[in-house]
Amino acid sequence: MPTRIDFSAPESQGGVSGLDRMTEAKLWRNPCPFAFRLNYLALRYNSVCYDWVQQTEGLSRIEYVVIYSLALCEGGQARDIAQSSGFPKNSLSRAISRLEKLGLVTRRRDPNDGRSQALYLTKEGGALFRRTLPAFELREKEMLNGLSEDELRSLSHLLAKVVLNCAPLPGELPSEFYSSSDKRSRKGKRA
Amino acid sequence: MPTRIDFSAPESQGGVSGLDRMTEAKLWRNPCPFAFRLNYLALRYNSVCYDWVQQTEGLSRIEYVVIYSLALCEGGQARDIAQSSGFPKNSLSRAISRLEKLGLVTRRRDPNDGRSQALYLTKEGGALFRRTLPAFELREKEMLNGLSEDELRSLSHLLAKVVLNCAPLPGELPSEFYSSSDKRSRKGKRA
DNA sequence: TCTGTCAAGTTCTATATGGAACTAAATTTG
DNA sequence: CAAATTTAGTTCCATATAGAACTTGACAGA
Repeated sequence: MPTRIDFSAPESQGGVSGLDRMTEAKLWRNPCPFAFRLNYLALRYNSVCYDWVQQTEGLSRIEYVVIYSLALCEGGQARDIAQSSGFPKNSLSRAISRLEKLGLVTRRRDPNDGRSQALYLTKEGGALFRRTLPAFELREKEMLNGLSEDELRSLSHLLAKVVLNCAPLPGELPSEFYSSSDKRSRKGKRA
Repeated sequence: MPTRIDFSAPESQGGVSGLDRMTEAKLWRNPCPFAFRLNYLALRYNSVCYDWVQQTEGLSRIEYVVIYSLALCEGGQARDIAQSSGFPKNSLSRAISRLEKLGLVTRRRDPNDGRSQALYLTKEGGALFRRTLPAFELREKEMLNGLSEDELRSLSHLLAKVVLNCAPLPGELPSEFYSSSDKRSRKGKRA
């Protein structure tokens, strides 16, 4: 049984927050409290936002990720989106095809490298991004509501630090963690 | 084009971190920097850990989530796992069935409520949890490596604060964000 | 300049996934 | 206390998803 107590547990315990027993346990009595909080928050953000774009624009999560990625980084390639989002390249290929059909994205072959193609938002793609972004911003704001300016700065800084620290980390656990009989066909996957 | 600059952008810019251009943009020039960092980190954690349990124990992510949840909260119900993890209940039903067949989990009907059933790890289920946990802990440790004790405490505290703040938030955006023609069949979904 | 290796994208396909409808039990209401 | 509503969990099934194999192009070495 895991019993390492999270050092930042609240003074008063036991359902104080209106959360159910299990969520409470995962928050305060979790040997991996960081991972849980991360996943919980990502979930609370993503499900609301991506359900909403699905509803209002008819785009799937991955399709919207393509739009968003290109809005932030014009001329990026499918590969870049795969790397920065974790979606597999075949799913991205499909998403990009649909977006192209919908007239939201265009491709431009790289004259120097016949394999790769730079992707751009069309006028309509850009417009879609501009009219949907506020919802995403609002959700983020909602979630961060209780924090002071200082706390926001600090959180942002710390998360960035962890991202930079973890960017070069291997995509595997050390080999001691694999039993010798394992197949080890470790390939890219998504969260 | 989004141009709100993240206040905690690093002094020196431009590929300094060895990240690709797009990831760089998503980190430092993102109108929703918090959401991106969350998702990025969750991905880096989950893919490694869950690939590994798949390899070494033959359990899918959701199956392992059941094990983990019960280890932290003995006697919890499928509903609790759904709420705290975000997985849909039918997927959980399937996962629990398989774990029961594998002899890792047992169910006990609630005598006071014929609908619900309390779930428990078997001896084998507990053993599996104990032998797999270290990998999850290690991964979390790896990711947080660069942080000082103070920073860790602070990050943990801030994330917990956001979780508590966002637990009561609605699972939808305000209605202004939905066009009148939308069907609004908003149901539970996963990240 | 041929050969092998690697990289970017696409296609094919088996399967995992999750929505919807359903069952059965509990709870609420009038 | 019957009818209506809600809740926990299961079943069914259409489809989204991602692995594997493939295509095309770049590039390295001899």
